[in-house]
Amino acid sequence: MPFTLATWNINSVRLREPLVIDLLKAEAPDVLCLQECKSPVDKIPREGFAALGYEHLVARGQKGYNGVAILSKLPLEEVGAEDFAGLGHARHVAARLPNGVVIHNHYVPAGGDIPDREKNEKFGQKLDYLTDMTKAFEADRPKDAILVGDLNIAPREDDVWSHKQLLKIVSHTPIEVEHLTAAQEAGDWVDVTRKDIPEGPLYSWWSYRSPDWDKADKGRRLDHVWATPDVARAASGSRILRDVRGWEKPSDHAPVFAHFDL
DNA sequence: ATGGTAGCTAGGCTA
Repeated sequence: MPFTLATWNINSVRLREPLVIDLLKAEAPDVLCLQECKSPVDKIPREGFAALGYEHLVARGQKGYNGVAILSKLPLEEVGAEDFAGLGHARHVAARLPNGVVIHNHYVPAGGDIPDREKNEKFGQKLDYLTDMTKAFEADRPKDAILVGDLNIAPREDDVWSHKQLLKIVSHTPIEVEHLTAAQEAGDWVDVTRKDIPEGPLYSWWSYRSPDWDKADKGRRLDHVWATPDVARAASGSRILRDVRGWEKPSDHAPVFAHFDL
């Protein structure tokens, strides 16, 4: 059962319902994982998605902040949700496809501006979220699984516009990269996007604060698609839809796609 | 060093 999967930090699913619909019409992924829905689950505008064949939805939500959703043309079996770092936020949800593959959709805390947990509680929460993720993978090694989402960390030098200038900027500090790498290794996760596109600059997010984001191109790769080795072997054709960042009233993130021939 | 923009929701928090 081959399928195409996409992940996109939508920054309000209600405000950007028309953009979601445009993406579904243009690219028709089988599964679309959204982050930062900023909506209670019962207020997600699912009718417009269902009309395009996306009849299945598994989500966690809260008013105003966070929120994750898995939207699918294929049936979804809800697997549940974790509350890593005990924040009580809607940052994870998981669902199983008919072929048995479990999809984990994460929105990792951004972590505030100061990369020091003594001075900034939110940075500590971000590291704790990743540590809890690592522990969960050590306790229960994932199998036949995909993990996607806004992980809010750009791990590689070529995942940011300037490695040197971002070393002390939250999202690219060494301690964050260490925590993310520990989680990745604990789950034996393969970075599918970099398996398919091994070389060169690759970004999925450009700040709203940068005028002329396209020309300046001060991006970071914060959005990721990981898979367990067996599933990753079946992956191909990964791409980041940079053009979507240039749509009218855009999200600050571009969608990331991967195809799986399973 | 600072400020730059956006969403939610009505002043400030979060990103």
